[in-house]
Amino acid sequence: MDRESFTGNRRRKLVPWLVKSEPSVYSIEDLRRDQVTSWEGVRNYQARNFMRDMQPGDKVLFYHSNATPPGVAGIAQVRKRAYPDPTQFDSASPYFDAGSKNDAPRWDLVEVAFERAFERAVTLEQLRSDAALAGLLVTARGSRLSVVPVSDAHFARIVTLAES
DNA sequence: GCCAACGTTGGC
DNA sequence: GCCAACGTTGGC
Repeated sequence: MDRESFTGNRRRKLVPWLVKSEPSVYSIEDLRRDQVTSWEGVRNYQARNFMRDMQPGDKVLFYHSNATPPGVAGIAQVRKRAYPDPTQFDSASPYFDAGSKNDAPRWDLVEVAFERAFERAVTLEQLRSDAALAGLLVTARGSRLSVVPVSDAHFARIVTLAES
């Protein structure tokens, strides 16, 4: 991340992101219905660290994984900065983490708001084959991170593909 | 359902 | 710190 874009803990410039969700668990249409949701259940340190760098107003590409076809289904926006994910302390939750202590929470979530659903998703196949999207983290070999940053140019290109 | 490519855990 | 075993992700 660009250090000069930070002022203390606050970034001046907005940064685009991409988050993954299985639509059978939570889809862009679920977010349209809810308008705002807590992005709970992230249990990977690298993804968590990216979430901690999100700031309200940042655009978020909403990617449907394990979908047919997989792809970017729409856009959300960060509404609230990262704070401890309560599901880590809930023994009834699938996201429960017995190793996380109340006085030192391991996992955070952010709140995201619905912005728009694409009429046609930008498929993984499109993401891979488009020359302008070379270097996109989502299509990198072995990439499994559920939260990744996206460059401004890649973000704009994906929106263009969605509208073409 | 399969399985490659990861990340995490825990014994040593 | 190493690394084998195990669990998870996610495309197919």
